[in-house]
Amino acid sequence: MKIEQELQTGKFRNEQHKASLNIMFTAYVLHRSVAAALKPFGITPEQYNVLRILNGKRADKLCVKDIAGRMIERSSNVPRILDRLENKALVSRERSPEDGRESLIGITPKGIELVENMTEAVEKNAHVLALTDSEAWTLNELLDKSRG
Amino acid sequence: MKIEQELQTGKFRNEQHKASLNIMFTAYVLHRSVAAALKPFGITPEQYNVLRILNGKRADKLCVKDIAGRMIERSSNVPRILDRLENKALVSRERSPEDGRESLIGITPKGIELVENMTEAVEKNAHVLALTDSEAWTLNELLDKSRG
DNA sequence: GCACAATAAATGTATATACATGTATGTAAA
DNA sequence: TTTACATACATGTATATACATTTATTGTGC
Repeated sequence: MKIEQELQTGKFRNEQHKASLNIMFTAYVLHRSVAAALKPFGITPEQYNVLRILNGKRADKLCVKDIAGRMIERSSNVPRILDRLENKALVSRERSPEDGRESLIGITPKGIELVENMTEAVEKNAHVLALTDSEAWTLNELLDKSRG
Repeated sequence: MKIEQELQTGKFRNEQHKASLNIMFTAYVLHRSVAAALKPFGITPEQYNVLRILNGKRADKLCVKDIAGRMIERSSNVPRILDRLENKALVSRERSPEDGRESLIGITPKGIELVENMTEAVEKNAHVLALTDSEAWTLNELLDKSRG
């Protein structure tokens, strides 16, 4: 469905403004889709992203700012997301011996197992962009360029 | 900057997956930019969207679900956003005489003035996609198609 | 007319973001 | 060495989203 129909309006200042709303709306749809795929696991997309980042760096433990730098939302919320994951025994947290200000975060075996199951569910159930490889490539180019 | 650099990773399942993360990251950047432009007014992007929708339909009052249907996030949060706008005397809310379940929402003169000032600030200060008209058009086509 | 389902909105709870602030630790300059 | 500043993280508050539930009203079938 076209963005005009989705937002029930045709009032866009220009093609760029329309594209801005289109990006935000499409992001919302994607987020909803991932959230739905993760719901049976009781994990939010943000918590899943943290687990995926930790799983991808299983060898070396990461500190909070390393995780934040790899997330879509560079929020100050990572400590609280880690609180919830720690409560579920999916991650471990310890003080860094080299720098006492840093926390070293690792994924637990339970976390690894869960993240693998969740990734399977997301790949199977979440919305995949209905684009050819070539279209997706063009989209990536345009988005990278759009951020200026 | 390319999305690989932004998220400090090259691990994408495919070009579509990469584009999904790219869309969500770009949406986040745009949202931040609008939020920053609105900050001096003490209004959030979501509150601004509601005001813009009401301002665009100044003639006929809208009910809550009309507003929700025009928003990017079709959340159940509209009543609470309206609470905040009503507290600031930017919108009015009354029971519909035709259907007692509905609220009729209108924008106040104070709201109209504010939304016009804010629109000016957003157009001046918020990030505009660094794309040509033709590129923005292609981006819109790809996004519309991507949602399937 | 009345019981029951559907609809519109509001509300409660958990989690997330934004921003300001607090606390501990590290680093560098006086 | 002591003071000042910076860094990393944690925390508090306001606002937002997701989802379930509640309340009020409307519409429908009997």
